[in-house]
Amino acid sequence: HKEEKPELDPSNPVANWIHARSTRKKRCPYTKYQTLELEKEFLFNMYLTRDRRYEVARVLNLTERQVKIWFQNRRMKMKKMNKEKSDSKEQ
Amino acid sequence: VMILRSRFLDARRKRRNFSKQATEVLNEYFYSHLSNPYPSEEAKEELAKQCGITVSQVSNWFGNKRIRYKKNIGKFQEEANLYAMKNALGARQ
DNA sequence: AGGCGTCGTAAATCATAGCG
DNA sequence: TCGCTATGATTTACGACGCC
Repeated sequence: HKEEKPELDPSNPVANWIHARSTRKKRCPYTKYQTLELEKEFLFNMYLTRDRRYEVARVLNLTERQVKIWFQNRRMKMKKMNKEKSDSKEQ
Repeated sequence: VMILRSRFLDARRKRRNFSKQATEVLNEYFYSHLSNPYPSEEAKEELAKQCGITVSQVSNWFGNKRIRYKKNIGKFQEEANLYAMKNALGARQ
């Protein structure tokens, strides 16, 4: 399955790799305050309602899309941490 | 046993670079699949086992390797030739 | 169709191990 | 010991696909 952008170039090995589109927003690290508030909200509930998302985005000066994606990533992080914990426990 | 366990559970144990042998295994896979260096979940598990690291670490290694290779192919040319040669010699027997 | 879910990844960035 | 760079891990941002 393909992901973002298979380049069509002959002969160079990287050509068929996955490449991010040039329109992708550059990663912008969040401030300590933003991260702390997002973590607090996540502790309150791992899934956002539409109203909470709007409110969190407004207060932290992020877009609703950024907040939505932050929660998606945070859930994946939690899943990974749980997996590592259970993996290390067995045997 | 408890010690091995605490090694993993223990938060923030110091990062260690992977062993030379582990890096060797990962590089062999990378350069012999250079046109599509995306190991399947099963391949990652096998590599993890051979290297004595976790599947997540294998994923991290490939993610870092792909982006760093792509960013500066020239810098890796020597390494690429080395593994290409190693692969050719190994394939003949 | 539309929106939010997970999964796997790109790319940038962080932290520091390890070497000259 | 000091700086620097290489390396492993983490953080944003999406594409692909799934399920209502």
